[in-house]
Amino acid sequence: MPASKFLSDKFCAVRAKRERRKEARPGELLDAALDLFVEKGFAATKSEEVAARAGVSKGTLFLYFPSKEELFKAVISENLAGRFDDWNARFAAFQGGTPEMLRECMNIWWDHIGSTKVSGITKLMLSEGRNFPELARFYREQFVSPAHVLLRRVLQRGIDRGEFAPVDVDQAVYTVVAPMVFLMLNKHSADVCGTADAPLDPKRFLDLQTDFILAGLAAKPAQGRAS
Amino acid sequence: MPASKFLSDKFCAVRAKRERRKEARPGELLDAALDLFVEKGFAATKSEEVAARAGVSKGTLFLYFPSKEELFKAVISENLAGRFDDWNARFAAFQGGTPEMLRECMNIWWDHIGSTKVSGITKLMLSEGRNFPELARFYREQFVSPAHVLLRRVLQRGIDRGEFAPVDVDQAVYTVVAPMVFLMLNKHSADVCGTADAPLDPKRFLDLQTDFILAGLAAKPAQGRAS
Amino acid sequence: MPASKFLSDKFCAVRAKRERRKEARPGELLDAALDLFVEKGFAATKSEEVAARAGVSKGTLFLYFPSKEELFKAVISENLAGRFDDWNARFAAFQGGTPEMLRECMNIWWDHIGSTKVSGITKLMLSEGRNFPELARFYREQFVSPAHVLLRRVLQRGIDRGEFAPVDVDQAVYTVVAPMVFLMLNKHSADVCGTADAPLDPKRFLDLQTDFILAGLAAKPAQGRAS
Amino acid sequence: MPASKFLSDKFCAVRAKRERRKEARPGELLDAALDLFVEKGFAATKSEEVAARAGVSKGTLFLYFPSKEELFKAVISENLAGRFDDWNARFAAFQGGTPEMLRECMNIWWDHIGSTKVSGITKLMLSEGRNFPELARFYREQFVSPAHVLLRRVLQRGIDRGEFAPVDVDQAVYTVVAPMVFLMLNKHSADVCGTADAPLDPKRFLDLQTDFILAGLAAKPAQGRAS
DNA sequence: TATGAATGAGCCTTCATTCAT
DNA sequence: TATGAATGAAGGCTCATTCAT
Repeated sequence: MPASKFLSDKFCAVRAKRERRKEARPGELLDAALDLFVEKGFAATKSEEVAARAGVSKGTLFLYFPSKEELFKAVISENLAGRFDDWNARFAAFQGGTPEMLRECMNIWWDHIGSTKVSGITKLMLSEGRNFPELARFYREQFVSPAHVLLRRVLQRGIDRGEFAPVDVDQAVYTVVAPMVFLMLNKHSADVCGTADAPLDPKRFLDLQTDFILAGLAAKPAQGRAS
Repeated sequence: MPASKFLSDKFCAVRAKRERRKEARPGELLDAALDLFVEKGFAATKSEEVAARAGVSKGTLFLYFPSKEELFKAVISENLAGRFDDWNARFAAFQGGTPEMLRECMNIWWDHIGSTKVSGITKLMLSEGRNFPELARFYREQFVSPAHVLLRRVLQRGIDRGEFAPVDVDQAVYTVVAPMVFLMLNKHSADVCGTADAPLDPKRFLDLQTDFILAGLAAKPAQGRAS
Repeated sequence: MPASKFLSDKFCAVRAKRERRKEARPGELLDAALDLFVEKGFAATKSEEVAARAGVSKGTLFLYFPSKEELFKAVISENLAGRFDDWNARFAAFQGGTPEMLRECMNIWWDHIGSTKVSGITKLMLSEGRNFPELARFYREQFVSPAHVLLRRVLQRGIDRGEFAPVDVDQAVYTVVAPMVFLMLNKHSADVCGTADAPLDPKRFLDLQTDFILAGLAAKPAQGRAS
Repeated sequence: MPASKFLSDKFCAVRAKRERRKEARPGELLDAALDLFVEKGFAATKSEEVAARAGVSKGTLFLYFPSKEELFKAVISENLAGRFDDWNARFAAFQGGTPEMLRECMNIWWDHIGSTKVSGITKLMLSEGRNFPELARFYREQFVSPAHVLLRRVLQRGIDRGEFAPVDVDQAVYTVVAPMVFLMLNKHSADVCGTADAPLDPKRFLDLQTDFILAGLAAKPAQGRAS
């Protein structure tokens, strides 16, 4: 093996490694940002900390993202937007009954979002959206709206097929959203919803809540029910 | 009437007025603090703003509260702690069925807390509790624990009287808490839970959700239900 | 002298001193800012330096001026704008011949601006106006326009009274402005206009230049003159 | 023609082309630097911008010039120094009257420097010379001194030939320099010398100013003249 | 008791320069 | 020779808290 070949190989290997790092940088920064934003909040996270956790210096962060706010928007895009193509397709193809479909909905959400640190993004927007209106706008546009559309479609399907009572779909969506939001908050919120001696079991809570929703959607008007 | 009595009376009146103002100060500061903390968050609220809204100067704030954090603890004490004596008594005396009792529970909470700015405190603790552990601890001790105790008592009563299915009370409590928490967040959170074209109607949501809970608690195990 | 009187006196003296300082602050800061801006340029002057030269801390500067740029606008207002009332009145009342008037004009400018550090402001705007368009706009509006109006009035008076040839007043104004600008630059510019062995004598230069202007304004078209 | 010759030729051509590119690099960088320094100032120009405008990367700039400051010195050398051989020869050979010579002087300066972007260098040194003393020194040595020498020679010639009054040559030089400096500044300075409704016409200004200078140099002491 | 001027640590962002490739 | 990713010191501005009055 000639020296030139060896050198060339070495050169390629090193360059490859360098380029791999370069391409990995934004991802590493986004991961670090998600971790820290979720842990401490957007305003309370220092950009230098994000850089440090990603293993780079302060300046490098701004090489990839022009500002802390844009970094957060990228975190949203990376982790939330763009999941909907998959989800929408999944439900368009769903064959079974709508109660099962709704339960599936909850479960997929739980696996992809609720049980992961991605759920922290929702907590963040709830917490700090008011102080960062542009971030709130972006989040609503990228995540909240598509999610509501999807859920409305599921509920309407159930009503159309006679599986659900003809409730006000717009309001019922919030009924589905509420337990999800609650779980996301609980996960990231210093346990200020519950008590240490009887901690929330998220999965059981979700099942129980889904039971309630399904019971409610299927129920005939109950006695003692609000008019 | 001796002159001294007259003087004394006058003196007392002036002193009383002065002291009333002096004693009112903390209350005015607490009101201002609640407003602003709820509006902008704890960390994002400047202590000078609080003082300004209370009509005093920056220095005066620190005369009554040694730090911003202590100010917030005082806000919690003032607005949340101490309501439980009333509430507990109310439910101890309740005569009707437990479904009605639970509905009453929701309504009282809505009137006293949920629909008022006090609900913002919960939002605050969910949002920023992690960054201020001492505040979170204080809030849990003063508010969360007593609330859970109360709700557990209600649910247990329903089970004992055969009105509710024998669910896991600890988890079911969260089922009641969740919609409350959701409403409190929604009220103070830049609309990041919903969409502008179908805004949440809090009262209807609460009724609907209560229906669901009652349907769920009353229901026999449904088909398609999680095991 | 009763103790209370003594205390009261002492109190008043101290308060007075404090208030005097408070009222003096903006002026001290403006002086410091003028010095440093003229010495190092606007961009190159750190706000902390300005504060330090005024004998206060960084934060104090921003107590009085919301930004470095506003500080500079205040420097302009303080030192340039508002002189025109005096100047305009002076020339409105002038009785003598216009050549003397123009010479007087140069001399007053020299005494009030040219020979003082205030002349550095013009140098600054010439140097950095492009990078700070809002400052340039403010300076033009507050100083350049009124100055041109005044000079045009003087030149027109000379023409009207038959003392000056009927030159294009708009262009001739620049002829008067040019030596002033040149002197201001020279004063604040590391001697990049001249040579160490034959330094510029500003007063003689100004007189000589004024002679030339007056000779030029009075002259009949000379041989070798541009068509 | 031997193969080696052919190869050698080809080699040389390729090498020549490569070297031409390589040798052109500094020139392209100097052009870019002149443009940007003149446009935005020395300190406010980012080295990356210079590289970008020259079509190379940031690193390459520092390959040819060890620092931004050295780059600027090279800009001065390239554009100002070395013109004097030509100019000096031109005036040594001049045959006509000195007034025409001085007018020629102004015109040549205007064509070669004043009306071109090179005039921006003078503006730069006036603006930022103080913050970069080494640059100011270099500029004075390379440009200001030779220019003064040349002008002094012209004026002295006029006096010697009886065409000009026996003024103080050292000071009179500044009289010639001033309008040039003024025009250079005005060209590069956000119009802070004039007003929008009566903008400066550089060529007319220069002619007018030259008329004044010549009138002044030729004039017998005028009435109202400074003693 | 009440004031508000003053402080200074802290944060986001920029940019000349370096160096591994 | 050429690249461009990475660095880190520096600068404008904020705000909880102090303290002289």
